[in-house]
Amino acid sequence: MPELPEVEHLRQTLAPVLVGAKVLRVRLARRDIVRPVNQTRSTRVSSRDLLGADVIQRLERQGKNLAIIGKSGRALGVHLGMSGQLRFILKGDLLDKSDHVHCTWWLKNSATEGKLIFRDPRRFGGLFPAQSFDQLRQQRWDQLGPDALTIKPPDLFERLHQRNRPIKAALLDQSLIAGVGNIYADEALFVARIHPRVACMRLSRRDCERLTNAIQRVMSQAIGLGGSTIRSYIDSDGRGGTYASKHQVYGRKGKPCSRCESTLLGISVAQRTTVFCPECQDKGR
DNA sequence: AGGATAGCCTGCGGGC
DNA sequence: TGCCCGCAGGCTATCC
Repeated sequence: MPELPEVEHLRQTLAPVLVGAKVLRVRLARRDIVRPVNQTRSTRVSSRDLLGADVIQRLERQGKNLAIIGKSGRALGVHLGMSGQLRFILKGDLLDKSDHVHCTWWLKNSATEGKLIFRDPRRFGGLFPAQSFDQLRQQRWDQLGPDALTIKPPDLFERLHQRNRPIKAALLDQSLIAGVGNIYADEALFVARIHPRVACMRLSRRDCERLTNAIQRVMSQAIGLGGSTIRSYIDSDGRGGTYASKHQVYGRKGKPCSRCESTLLGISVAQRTTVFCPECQDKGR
């Protein structure tokens, strides 16, 4: 669920309550959602690893990854996987769903007091403690391609033009471009009028420009609407995003194309469900 | 290089 | 109502 727009919306809504807050206490309910950044399997997770007693300085994002950075210099990477949520609960408020809460941070700043919770039923997500933001970047974020929101068309072209794989598969590859998941890949390809199975090497510079613009347009719009809520995605306040109502292809297999009324087709590309318009998205070009 | 497959998990909706 | 099945937004490892 959470792709770049959902994570960015989360970063934007979380920042006002988190930045400047002191971490009074941390409770880790499930040890196994903490994954070491380096390969050394540390047996113990200290409160300090999870920013205990720290003051939150800022939040960073690259692709679908979030980092919470403390004034001490420590950083905590957060990945939401498929079903992860970060919620902020004001003191006195009740959490509607309290199952699968794996980590809780009690926070206090000058204006508010409350707790941040990490919930993740499927546990594909995780927390990644690091000594510093630099370390987190080196160990994890450096393997990501440029962020989808800011990548430049010539950069995308350079990354794609020698490859023979389908464009959809490339868009989902986080080491090529970071932040695009199944929903926004389909939406962007539709907007750019590119067939999901076209080999990357057949895309011209102009195609890459259209595609970059489409990705960024679709994602910016989604961020403004709080992202796409399909099943379970909710933001830090527990609200779902409304971008799903704007989806033109994702989840609309068999329905008419919004541009030409042709029936949208569902296929599988790189083992992922893919929906596209056979008329508007031409494989020949 | 990149395809295919399996695995990590739970929740939900559809069909019976 | 309840059970079984397939499917889901991510990512990794392994084999070919």
